[in-house]
Amino acid sequence: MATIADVAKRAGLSRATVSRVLNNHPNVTEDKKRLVREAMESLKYVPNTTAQRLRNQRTDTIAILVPVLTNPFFAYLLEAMDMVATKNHLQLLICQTRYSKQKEMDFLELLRTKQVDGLILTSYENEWKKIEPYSAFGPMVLCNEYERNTKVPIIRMDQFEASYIGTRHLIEQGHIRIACTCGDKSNLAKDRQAGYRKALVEAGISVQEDWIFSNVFDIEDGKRVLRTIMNLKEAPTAVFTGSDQVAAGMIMAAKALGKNVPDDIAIIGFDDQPIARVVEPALTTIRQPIEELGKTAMEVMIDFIAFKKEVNHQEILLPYDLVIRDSTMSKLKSISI
Amino acid sequence: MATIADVAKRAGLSRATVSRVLNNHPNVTEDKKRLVREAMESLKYVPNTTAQRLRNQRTDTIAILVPVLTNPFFAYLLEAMDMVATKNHLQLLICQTRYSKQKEMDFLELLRTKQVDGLILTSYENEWKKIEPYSAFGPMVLCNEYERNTKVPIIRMDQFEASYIGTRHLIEQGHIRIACTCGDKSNLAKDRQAGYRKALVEAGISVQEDWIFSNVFDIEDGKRVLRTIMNLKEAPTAVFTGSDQVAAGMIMAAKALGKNVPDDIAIIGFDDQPIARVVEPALTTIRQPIEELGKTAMEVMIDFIAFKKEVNHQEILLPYDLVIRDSTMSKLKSISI
DNA sequence: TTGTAAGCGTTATCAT
DNA sequence: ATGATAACGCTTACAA
Repeated sequence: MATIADVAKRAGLSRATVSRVLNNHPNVTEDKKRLVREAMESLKYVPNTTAQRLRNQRTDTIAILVPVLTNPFFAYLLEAMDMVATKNHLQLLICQTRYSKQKEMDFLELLRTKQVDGLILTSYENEWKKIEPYSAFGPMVLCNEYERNTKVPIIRMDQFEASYIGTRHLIEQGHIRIACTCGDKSNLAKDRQAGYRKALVEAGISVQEDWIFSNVFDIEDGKRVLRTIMNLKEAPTAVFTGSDQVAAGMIMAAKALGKNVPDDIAIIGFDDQPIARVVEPALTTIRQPIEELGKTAMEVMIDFIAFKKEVNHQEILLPYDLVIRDSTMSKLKSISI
Repeated sequence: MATIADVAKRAGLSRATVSRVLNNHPNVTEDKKRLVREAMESLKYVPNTTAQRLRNQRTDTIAILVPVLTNPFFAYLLEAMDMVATKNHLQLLICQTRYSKQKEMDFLELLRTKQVDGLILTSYENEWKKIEPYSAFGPMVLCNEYERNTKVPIIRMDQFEASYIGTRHLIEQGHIRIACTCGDKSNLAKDRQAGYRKALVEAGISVQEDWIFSNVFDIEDGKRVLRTIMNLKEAPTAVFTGSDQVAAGMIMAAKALGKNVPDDIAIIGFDDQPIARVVEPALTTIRQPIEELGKTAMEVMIDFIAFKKEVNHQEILLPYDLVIRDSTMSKLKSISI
């Protein structure tokens, strides 16, 4: 590979001058610029990024922590981030924590040891007080996942309000026996549960604690919980899930039991993933602005590293959307209207 | 950040010695090793990877070209590659071509300009003769996609045989009017089509050229093609698709038309993605060994870059699996048996 | 066994 | 406006 020295020699100039045209510095005559450009051309010169990084003390790399790549929600989020990053000559280092606290801590070390220029968390496993200190070592952004009382900027959707609206939709369909599968300890899950509770309380419905399920994430979990629910004496007639995957699994299990969705059990998903339109009946769900979430988070990150913008706390709330389909709309009822 | 010089000073030794213990060189006394380790510990020293890369003339980065991250097939493939890469201290640079020839060429440049140590293609848009020359610039591996007459190693599934088996399954269910949606120009698609043709010919069924559809990739495409098919006079009674996404779309469209799957139209998918078990009826499909594919491709790559193994051509064929579910098995028939 | 010193390819500082 | 030169942090001949 040709180096800057080769170009300099060919152009009859110094490495410094070549470097100047490379970086669009002022104070280079058009004449020399042309000379340099020609030399680069003929040598097919491409700057060595590793050398640039060493010299500039940058890595041009942003670490993105996700639980798994194969969860469509995170795949779409990554895709959106990637588009902005690529446009800004930044590489993405995709870090799959696989829900492991240890792996998460290892990846956070990337920031302390300056192996990346910044780090975006889309979800986290450890306690926040173990994570936050790392924000002192470099730019850190929280995207999707939520945390109160932190200086770290947050780009997220209002899970509380979205869940409230989703649950209220169920209530409006006449349901009063409503289960939920968002009983986890993450702030995101807590917000969802709070929204669910608010809708119930507001409607004068008392909350049944044993109808709030935890650790329900994928299709299999959804199947399992639905079977549990249907076995309850005086079973719920509706479920507010935290994921389209879970909701899809529930629909499958309900059918296997010969139950009708939504007449025997109404189900509402979350995310509006492609699967929501594939299952039968199609899922009523809460659309998350995934592209906007990823795009905005990366833009905030770039503001930090490129323009050294102050890391003054900011929280950007992006809008949700209630998408009404068939899994909550009884045909019996719509006929009777 | 502490540098190797800081460690050396603290340990009262030279940078060379520190470097030696860092790289597990022999000929360092246990005494000095301990000294160095203690110094590293107390300074929380971490080697600067950028400097190592510059000095070693390596990037420790492998580029993986995929069409899009959000296609589950590629997400699973990437995940498998990532596991092997991480274990070997290699970074993955995920390059989304978004089906653009230009982007693909740009990403190939990464190999020529030594910005990555190797490159894995999982699919490609340009003609092979435009791509192959890049294999002279560094290790290149083909995974999933197929090419005859090349020195580039290939890790793939036998699409021809798998498609033959899949189509034969349809024939065994009594179908003789079978459409297919694998009319594309990639070698992978050509192989699938060839397998489809072989099964038909072998059964004495003549191939209807206008029942072979091209450019059918996602759920929407599947819906569209199914509607086209059902409008044909003397419509096909079965479809061999090239993707679970397409097959799922077809099922949705068939239902919307009031058609029964598999009785009015039998459908077979490809890949065995999660969606195959979610649609109703569940998809009969051909399981691809995605994890094995990704894992093996990365291992072959590592053999090249770590052990400088000869790039003598090799083709590794991984086994497929016909997974029989409901979208091809008529209940009428099984009762009559 | 350990140390010295050159060099990987850039860029920025300081002269000129 | 241009050039010489010293870093950036590491590894590896070569010397001792």
